[in-house]
Amino acid sequence: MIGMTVATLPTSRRSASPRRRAPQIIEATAMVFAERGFHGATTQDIADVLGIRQASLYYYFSSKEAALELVCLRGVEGFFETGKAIAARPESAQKRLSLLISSHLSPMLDRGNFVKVFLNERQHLPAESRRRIGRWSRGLERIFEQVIEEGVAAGEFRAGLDARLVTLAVLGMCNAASSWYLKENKGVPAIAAEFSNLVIDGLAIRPAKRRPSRR
Amino acid sequence: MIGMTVATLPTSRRSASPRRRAPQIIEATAMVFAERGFHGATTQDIADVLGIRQASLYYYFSSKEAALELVCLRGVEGFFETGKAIAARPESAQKRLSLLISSHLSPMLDRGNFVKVFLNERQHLPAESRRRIGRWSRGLERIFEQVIEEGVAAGEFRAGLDARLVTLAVLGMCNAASSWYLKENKGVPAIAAEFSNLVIDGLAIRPAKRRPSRR
DNA sequence: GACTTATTCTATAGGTCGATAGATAGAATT
DNA sequence: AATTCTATCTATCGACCTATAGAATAAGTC
Repeated sequence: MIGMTVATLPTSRRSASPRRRAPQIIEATAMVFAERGFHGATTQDIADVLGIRQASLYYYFSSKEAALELVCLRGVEGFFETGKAIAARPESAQKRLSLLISSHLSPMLDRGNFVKVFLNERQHLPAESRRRIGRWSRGLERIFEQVIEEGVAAGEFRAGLDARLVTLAVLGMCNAASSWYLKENKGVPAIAAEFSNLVIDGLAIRPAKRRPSRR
Repeated sequence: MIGMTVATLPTSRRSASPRRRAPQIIEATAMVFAERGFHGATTQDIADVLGIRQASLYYYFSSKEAALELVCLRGVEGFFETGKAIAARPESAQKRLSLLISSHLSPMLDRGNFVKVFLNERQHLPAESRRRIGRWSRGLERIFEQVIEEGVAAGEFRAGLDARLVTLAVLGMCNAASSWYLKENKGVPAIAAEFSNLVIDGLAIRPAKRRPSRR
């Protein structure tokens, strides 16, 4: 039944697309949730940003929790797929980890509020969607972990390191950026470069440093 | 006036100390705030944990916000002082940074909920106490930053690194531990060791590694 | 045992917020 | 022009939550 309508899609019948302002509404929602937290924010706050009445929001989402789910979805989408693609590349573990860090940071630029809400407010999602979204999250962790383990196996990274802890360290480092990205005046590439250097090379000066880039 | 009572402390007059259960009440409050967030938690939730009535809590704090402030205070207290003491030691920047990381992680053990609430919920404090607590926070950041800069000046750390970004990276890494410390089964010393290694030495194997310890 | 202080209780006021129902204005379609 | 669809509005209900007031009980103290 529902599938049929996809084939018989009546896109032609009406040129005026329904819910044209949906992106704008969800953007404002993300902003307000990012600023005050899910429970700290009221639907009135969101409406105020948009200049409409509180009740009008319910034309765009069926409940406040549903709105949170929409925001969180846009906060995670892409991370897993991009990460998987990077991990599968035929390059060194060092290079791939750098790319993972960089790609993990880049959504800060245009989806900072969505990412922030996902990171801080996903705990307040209804049980079902929280588990669904949690799966993606854990999938991404596993990608980092695996690349690190491969780096150890390939002799690029220190043997004996705890890949799980390193993963949590790197992700914690990157995710924290969502909380200070707007205040600090650093570009994403600069952050990514500094973080990569820190993780790959550390702070200490190497006795005989081999420049890995510039092939 | 207030100072006088300290000298004339009437501890002897009454053996029953007032607010004996205060520590227990604040502990339960921290637990509930850590679990559900400040606005997501109700005073009823806290009372349920303690097995008392919701209104009885107001014998121990004057408002929900005041309770948050109490929890946050115990979540930050000590960090700044300990950090300052470590930074002033006459040891290498490497060693001091390792100690800073370690001491920053150790409160996770016995005050995990307080730290977590401070990190995640301090934004909901009333303006005045938020600023006061924010000062300590920024003070601690400056301590990390300074040790890193001293490390660069002393030739221990890479020249040209962005001390501010490295500080944010290290703190983000450490603070994230508050969100996974209970789930993961790692001891604080193991976490501190892995994080120190990561920051000081990085992941990459050194061509000619000098073992810094074991004098 | 009377008195005092500490702690918890009952009851409820007062306010806020999410959500629903139905009306309306305007745009697009026929 | 009549009709249908989109988007927003007005009005309001009921639930929940913080905080207060004052009574009641428990735990010493003299």
